Amino acid sequence: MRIGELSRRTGVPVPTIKYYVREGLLPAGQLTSPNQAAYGEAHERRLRLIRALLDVGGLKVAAIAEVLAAVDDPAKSIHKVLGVASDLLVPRYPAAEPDEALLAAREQVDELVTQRGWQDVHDCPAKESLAMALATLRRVGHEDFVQVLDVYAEAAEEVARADLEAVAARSARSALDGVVESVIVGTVVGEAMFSALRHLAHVDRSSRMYGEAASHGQAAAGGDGEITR
Amino acid sequence: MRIGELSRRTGVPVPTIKYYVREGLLPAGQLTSPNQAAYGEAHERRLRLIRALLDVGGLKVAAIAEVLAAVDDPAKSIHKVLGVASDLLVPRYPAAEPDEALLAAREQVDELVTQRGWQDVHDCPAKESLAMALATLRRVGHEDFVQVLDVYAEAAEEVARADLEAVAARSARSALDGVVESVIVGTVVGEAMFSALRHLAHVDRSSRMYGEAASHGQAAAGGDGEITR
DNA sequence: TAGTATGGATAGCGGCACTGTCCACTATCC
DNA sequence: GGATAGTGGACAGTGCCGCTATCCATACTA
Repeated sequence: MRIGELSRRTGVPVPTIKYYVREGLLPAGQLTSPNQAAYGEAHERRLRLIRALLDVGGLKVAAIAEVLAAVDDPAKSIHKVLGVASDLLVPRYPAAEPDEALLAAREQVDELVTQRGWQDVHDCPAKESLAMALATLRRVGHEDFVQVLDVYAEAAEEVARADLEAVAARSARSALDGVVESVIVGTVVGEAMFSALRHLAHVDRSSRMYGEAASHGQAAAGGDGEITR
Repeated sequence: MRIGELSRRTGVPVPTIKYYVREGLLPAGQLTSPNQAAYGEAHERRLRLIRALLDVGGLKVAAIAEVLAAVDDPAKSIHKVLGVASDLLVPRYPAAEPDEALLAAREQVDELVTQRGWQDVHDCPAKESLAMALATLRRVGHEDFVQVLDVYAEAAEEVARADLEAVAARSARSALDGVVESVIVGTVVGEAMFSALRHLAHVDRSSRMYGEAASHGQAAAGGDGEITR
């Protein structure tokens, strides 16, 4: 297959494919002559994965390059890949000097971690990310929202269990290669899935709580009664 | 308070504040003379909220403007605001023409919705977002990952219940204004919190499953043994 | 009264994900 | 075998976005 067909099959424009190759996301095709190269199914697959990470996961091109390097690294454990995926997926804050809210939040996080008995989590960027979120609650004057933390943690544990079970199920019948990929896909797409489900559950629940007849329209069009519509 | 102090208190540079005012995120200060204006505590609060939505929520400036317009709209129900928040938070895909994977995914979503008995959810963009995620799984050859859907949905329901309870708790002792804000904050910051918690739970669980001694380093540095290190 | 801060307006910047153009060549169709 | 379309590779340009810099006339501040 040449680049044009690869483009047609995946819907990714040819110049974009070239760009991905330049950026190291996609290996170059097999050169058959100075200006002719052949692409295989692996390229197609990889290209779809790239688009998934880009569109659904919202990862940056540079981050995707790192993730894919980890996928292609022949010597890595699931545990390690999960760490890499976490590290690259978790938002990275530019590390200003910590204010009071952040300091308190960090303690809160450590407390939660020990209370939950979470292992091997000590230098995990997700901890800082969580602290950031908690600190933000404090800064905007909604610290009372932390009352949800336990429910969230419990739900997160169950989600994580399901995630790793899915990975294990795949590893039972697939090469390690596909397994590592499934960790990435599960982490990234799983997040999008959960986010959407949470929104749906919000709408459902608020519909039940605040009025059967309510509907939620499509933007801030503003200005009718309190609950009804 | 003048703009300089507002800047000092919030850590937001003066030109950036001016920019937010221009973009309609922040109301202008009370003019006391042609080139002198006074800002109050409300401005400070609002500014922190803007930074939260921007940094933690990753919202675009334009989307924040819409959200804040909804917050300031005196006639809106919690249910409505939640809808607006959902609509603006859920990733919006540029609507290419649906392929087979997306069509199948949409059906899957509808099935889930009826099975769960979710109400008032019919034209919710989160549905499309979920369908997108499921379609992506299919396209990258990981459709088996949908086995987690039920666990996810269950977890999402519990999270949503906790979210709305927190909002209700606040509404019991605060003006409606703060309540609407709490819906926004809860939706946005809650997502970041859950994401971080899921990552932590992943690391914990995979540590338990794949080796006590494992640790997960800080990036794709590549290349040691399978589980140990 | 000198120096700094302010509101308002407009132009510019840096990052990022592409996209367009050009070239010498190759594949393909008639 | 000649016209047409496609190709790999290089590099410049584009469009969006969240700021940031500069300027000006005016107003507080030491």
